[in-house]
Amino acid sequence: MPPTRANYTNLQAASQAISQSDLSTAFITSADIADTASAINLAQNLAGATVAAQPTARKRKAPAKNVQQQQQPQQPQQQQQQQQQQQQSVAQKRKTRTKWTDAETNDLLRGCNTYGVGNWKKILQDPQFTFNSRSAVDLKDRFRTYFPDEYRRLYPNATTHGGRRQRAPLPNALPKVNRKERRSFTPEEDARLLEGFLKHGPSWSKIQKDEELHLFERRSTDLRDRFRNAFPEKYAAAGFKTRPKHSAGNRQTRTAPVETVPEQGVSDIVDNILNGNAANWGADDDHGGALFGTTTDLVDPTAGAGASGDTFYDASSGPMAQLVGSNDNKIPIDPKVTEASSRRK
DNA sequence: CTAGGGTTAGAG
DNA sequence: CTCTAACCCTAG
Repeated sequence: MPPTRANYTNLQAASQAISQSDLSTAFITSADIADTASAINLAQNLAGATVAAQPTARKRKAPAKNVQQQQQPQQPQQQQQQQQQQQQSVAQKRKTRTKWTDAETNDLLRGCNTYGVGNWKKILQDPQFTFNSRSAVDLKDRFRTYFPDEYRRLYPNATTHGGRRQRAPLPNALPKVNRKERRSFTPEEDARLLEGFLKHGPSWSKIQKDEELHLFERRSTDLRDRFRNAFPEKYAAAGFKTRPKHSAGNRQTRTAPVETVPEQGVSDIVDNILNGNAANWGADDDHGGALFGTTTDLVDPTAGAGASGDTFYDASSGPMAQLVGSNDNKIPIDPKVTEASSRRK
């Protein structure tokens, strides 16, 4: 029974404590949820379960996580609480609303105690709990709207639904899953990130360590994520796969995936680059040269003359080098230099 | 270490 | 409920 996370064991303990108590079958109503919550927390404490998020060091182990879960196969509908609303002749666009039952809310609460608030997917998948074909987001929304106070406490950054009327009070604190707090990228960071890309190519770790760029507060993988989001076209031009619009109906094809970066900061950097500051990453040092035709081809603003997509060399060898963007931000794309040389940290 | 893709927070 | 940036997971 290898735990997946550092605190998984504790969570399991908590879960056991709960299931062993008479609470496992307790059916609470919106009127006494608070009491049940208290009891659950009590059960946890008695079991010595500490579920509080531990800022554990980034040191994951994690055994297999096969879960290729599809959205749970329909749970056998329980006849009770059939609350199904009459077929509204409203637009079939939206999924028909299904009212949350007390049983569901109860499970949601127990799930939060077991996995921590925020681990919606885990809660959803635990066969111990039953939900009426809800999604992880549904669980989150339910929690947010039903326990506004608790939600505000756990998510102080959230601004929506901030001043709603109170619903169910939660006297005891629920454990929250440990996840790094969201921090939006600033235009300055984006500019430096782009600069770093022009300088080092898609070597996120290098960019992250480059003191000049001051991006060490972000993890290399997060820098990659941001670049992928903020500069999708450049990312794609570099030969990487961009993210598909996850939503179902991709009916939002009207607005081009414009870069979410203020023209100001970035263009400055780009201009600077094009004016001679560009570093020939991938072609510098003692290796890259072989991959490119010539080093000078890399940042020659006049070469492609706006021919976005001009390939530099054969695409057979992975990501191809090409010029991207309009005439004001042509940049060289790294052919994923397979450097066998210095791999220093 | 990173590419690809899964998940969640926050906003609409 | 929808959307997606910012996180996370992890095979290779």
